[in-house]
Amino acid sequence: MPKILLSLKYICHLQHCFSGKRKERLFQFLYEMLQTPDMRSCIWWVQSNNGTFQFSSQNKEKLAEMWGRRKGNRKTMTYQKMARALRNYSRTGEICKVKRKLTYQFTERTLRGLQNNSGYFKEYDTLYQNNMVLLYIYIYIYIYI
DNA sequence: CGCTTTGGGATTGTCC
DNA sequence: GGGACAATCCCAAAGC
Repeated sequence: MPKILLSLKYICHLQHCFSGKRKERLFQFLYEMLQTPDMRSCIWWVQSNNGTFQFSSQNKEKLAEMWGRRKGNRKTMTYQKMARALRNYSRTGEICKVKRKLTYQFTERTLRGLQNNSGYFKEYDTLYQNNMVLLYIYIYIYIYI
């Protein structure tokens, strides 16, 4: 029954991608830190409604180190390297730089995605569930028919 | 001038 | 093993 095997592989892929095991992205980490009161000495909203935020000149390195530890990096993360990743985001459209010093802005699209749920890929959850149903139907057919 | 901030090419790591 | 992608490393320029 190759169709069942195909479905299994597809389901595993979906599960890996969308049900919590996906690797955390930098902009997700930053958004999480922005919701954390303890981090207000490192990073804060300039205007939370349009997604602009700012790093502390004093404590930005602390935040960067936390990011590096979260990723399990061998070398310690620095703000300079973290900011390079933010500059990559302006190419791909997740975050862009604003003129003000040490401040950036989440894209409208990114902000919407982050606000919908803490896992960012909510729209895929129903897709995942639908395909689980499909898988169960396949299994039922395979076993009982 | 010296330090901080910003910019970008090159490379690495991870996932299929 | 190789291609796609995000992140990391490193150096240089701009700003103040």
